[in-house]
Amino acid sequence: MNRDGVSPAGSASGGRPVRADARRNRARILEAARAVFVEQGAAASTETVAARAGVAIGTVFRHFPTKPDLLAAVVMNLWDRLVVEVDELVNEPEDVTALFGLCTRVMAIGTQNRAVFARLAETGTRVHLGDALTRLRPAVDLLLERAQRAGAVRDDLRPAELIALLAAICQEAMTDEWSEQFRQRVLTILFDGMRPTAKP
Amino acid sequence: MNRDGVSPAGSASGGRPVRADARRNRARILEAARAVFVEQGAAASTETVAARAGVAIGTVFRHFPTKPDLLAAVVMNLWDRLVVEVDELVNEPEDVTALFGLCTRVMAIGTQNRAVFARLAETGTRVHLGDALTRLRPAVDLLLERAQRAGAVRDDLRPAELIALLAAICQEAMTDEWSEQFRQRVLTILFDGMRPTAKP
DNA sequence: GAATTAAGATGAGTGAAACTCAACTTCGAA
DNA sequence: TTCGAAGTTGAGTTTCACTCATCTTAATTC
Repeated sequence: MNRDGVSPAGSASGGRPVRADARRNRARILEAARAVFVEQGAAASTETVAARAGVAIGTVFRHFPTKPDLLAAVVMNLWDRLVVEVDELVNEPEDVTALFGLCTRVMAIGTQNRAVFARLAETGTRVHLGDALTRLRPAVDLLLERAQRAGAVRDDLRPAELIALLAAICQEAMTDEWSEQFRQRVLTILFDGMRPTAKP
Repeated sequence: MNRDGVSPAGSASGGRPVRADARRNRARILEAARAVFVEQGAAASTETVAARAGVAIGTVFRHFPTKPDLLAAVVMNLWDRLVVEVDELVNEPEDVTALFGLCTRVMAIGTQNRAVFARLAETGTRVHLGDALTRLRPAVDLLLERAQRAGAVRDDLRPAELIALLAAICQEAMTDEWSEQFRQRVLTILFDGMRPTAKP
């Protein structure tokens, strides 16, 4: 499977730089795929994606060896902006509740791209959100530790649990198209569950 | 999509009774499909399922018009025993925390059929657990109301939210094969989030 | 800046699987 | 027994994902 949405700079680790046309085509294919999948769902043929991107079908398969690979790459791509936003949260050391902000942001990004995710899901595609969130692991570690030290979050909560819960909730929120209010209410329950238990 | 796993008695709503051979074949196909999918994953061909069930492929498509329909029916079937267990919980009016038991049972059933669910998920099939849980709606309504009246659960929690949360968590637990301990810990967070907030 | 070369692009071709349908069979009612 | 509707059959159709031998081109080298 393919970890990076669009290789940021242009060098395949180790060897010579990736050719310019290859990088351009990869980006084109990802954009075309996103558009096509929104319009027709994940059942749209790879042929269609290739046509929209203006490349031959073989080129699509060179970049993304299987259809699931292509779908995964499209999804991964959509989470890219999240990484940037989370970095900002990490850089405010005095904000003890930034962890809650992170959860809210994850939900928000998911909601913004709901159209894509819902379309993919309805054709039966599993969108491995867990994989995407794993990239945030260092940030979660840091923010959780910070919140716990300040007593804002229960001590026995572990990063993996939080990520799993967040992934689970977000997954469902996207595929079932929860309303703003509903999302808020569910997050409230999660947040209350994360807080230190009042009565020992 | 098909709501019922195996039509319990034998009458298509309205018309004359469903023929005996049709009912027999439907059950055979469901069982064959479950077995085949466990062995080969959801990518197994409908042809294979038909062969295992001892019917022609056309018969499979008559009962389940599309492959997703077949997959959904297989899954729905696995949740049947849950309905029975939940009925038992409802019939113990003095048990104020039966709601927590229900959640635990849902997780347990999911875990028991983990092999099937994981196999289906790994080939990219979305298993609409929410649909299955909706059948439990009346029971959830009752148990939630009971727990709230006793002050064991926060007043502002609504049935739909609980079901959504449960579906989300369970979904992730099955597809990612959570350990017993991990499941326990996540449920703890959920339960704490469900309790009345200590500090108003 | 021409020669070199490996990475990349191409698209007709292949195999497999989902789904169809016209002919045939069987169940159940009268 | 008869009859009609419901159910079954399986070869055939269509649509896709994926391959690969061949051609093209971006980058490196001298």
